[in-house]
Amino acid sequence: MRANLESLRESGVDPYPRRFERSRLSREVVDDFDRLEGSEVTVAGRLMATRGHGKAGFADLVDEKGKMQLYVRRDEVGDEQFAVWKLLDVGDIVGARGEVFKTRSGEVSIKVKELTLLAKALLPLPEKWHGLKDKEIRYRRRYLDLISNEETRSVFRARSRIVHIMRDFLTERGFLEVETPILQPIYGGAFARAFETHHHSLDLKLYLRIADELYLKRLIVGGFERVFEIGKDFRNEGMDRTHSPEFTQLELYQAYADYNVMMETTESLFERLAFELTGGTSFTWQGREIDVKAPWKRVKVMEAVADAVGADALKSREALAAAARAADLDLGDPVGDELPGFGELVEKILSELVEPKLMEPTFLIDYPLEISPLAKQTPGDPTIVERFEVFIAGIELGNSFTELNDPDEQVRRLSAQVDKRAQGDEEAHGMDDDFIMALKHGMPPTGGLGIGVDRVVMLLTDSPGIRDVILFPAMRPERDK
RNA sequence: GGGCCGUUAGCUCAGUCGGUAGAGCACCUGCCUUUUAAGCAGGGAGUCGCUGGUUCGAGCCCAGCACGGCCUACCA
Repeated sequence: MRANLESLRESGVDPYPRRFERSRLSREVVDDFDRLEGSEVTVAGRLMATRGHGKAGFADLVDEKGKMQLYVRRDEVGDEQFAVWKLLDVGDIVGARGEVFKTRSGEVSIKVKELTLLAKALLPLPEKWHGLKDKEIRYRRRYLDLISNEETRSVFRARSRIVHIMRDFLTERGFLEVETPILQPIYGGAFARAFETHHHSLDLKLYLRIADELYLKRLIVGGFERVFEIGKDFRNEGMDRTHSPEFTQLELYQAYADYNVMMETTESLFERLAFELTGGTSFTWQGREIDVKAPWKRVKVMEAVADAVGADALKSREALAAAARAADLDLGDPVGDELPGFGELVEKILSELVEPKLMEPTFLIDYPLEISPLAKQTPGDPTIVERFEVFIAGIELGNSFTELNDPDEQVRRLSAQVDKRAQGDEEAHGMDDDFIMALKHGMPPTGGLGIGVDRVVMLLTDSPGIRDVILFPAMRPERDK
């Protein structure tokens, strides 16, 4: 390939020329053959196969939308261009001008009159009919995966559509799309370890956001009554099939709404997504049929826990811990002989015994207050907050609450978090005085919702893992070489 | 963090009992003006992930390390 490059240069061919005007995409030529037959078109793309025939040859030219065949004859292009043709390799980017025709075997082709090398490839493509299978190479060198695997291309086309649909859906409902800081002096809105960085000129420690929440609520205070943001959050934690250190989240806030409205919004959004992608309300994920037709099941957290470990276990923290141990749950390495809190125990039981079984779209609702420092209490029980998480196929897709807008109560909640952090809980919230000040100016009653966009894409593209829907997933750098 | 598996040509993969490293695709040369997984004939191509050990001899056995995959654990 390198040798061909040198030969081309010696014969005066620029292997990396500039702009090329093409008149048609390959798919247009194929689809509009009846109209275009006999006319001259100009196409461009990557050579994916060549078949030489002495003084003629065929090549498959692939562009973004499809593939078509070039037919190069020496008596048609002349000796000089035919010599160039002979020096082309599979993988090269070329442009071709010529007449549209059908071969004897019926394939729409271009009888090339002029062939232009647009970029010489110096490395070979993956093998042509087994494709590229090695997952490491597929993730590290995604461009090869995209060249080789149509399924990969279609996943990322679907991802783009899904994000567009989310945007359309919310914009139609009067939501304003905004962008809030990724670099934050105080992080909050979720329980997670943050990535740290440093701003030189401000000489300031900053964190990459773990959630958008606290800034979006400031905008609700500011009078934007419906806002949303689609952007990356960063959590410095483990990676697995459903967790990536950077991931895309949709967060939306709606003034004068509550978590019930957010549930309806979630249902409508998924119905819309499923309809746009499949024409119906159901789709298959990893062999499992999933129907997102509303209304979805709503299950109270405490009832789900009672179902899992028995109602008696809810009587006390000790009883719940005993029940969790009886169910073989690892309660972690207790610092001293401190038991996890009641809320943490509920969380543990949910994630181990309840959530993995939630195959049908399900809202788990009404969480313990102590694990929900930003949500408003239920009217009937001050230990429970109006919050839900939504699950499909055992995967958590979203989190929502009726937002806490009482600044004094918010201070008490964050103070409890600060105490936890002081005791070594790196994931607890810090106090955010500026956010509290905003609440003191009055935030209307508000419903908020966060949705993990990558996980939604996983489900709707039948992808097994989050890395399959992220173009360049985080990987340890390759050593050597 | 733990377990299992993998790492051989650019790619997809074989490699038997420890005895000179293989195939197909890709690449190069020749023939071939309607082929399409084109064909025919020939050719080049390797730090067998790395380091060490056992052995007369290691791709193969042993140990350590690196990277990856799957599972598991942790993780709003």
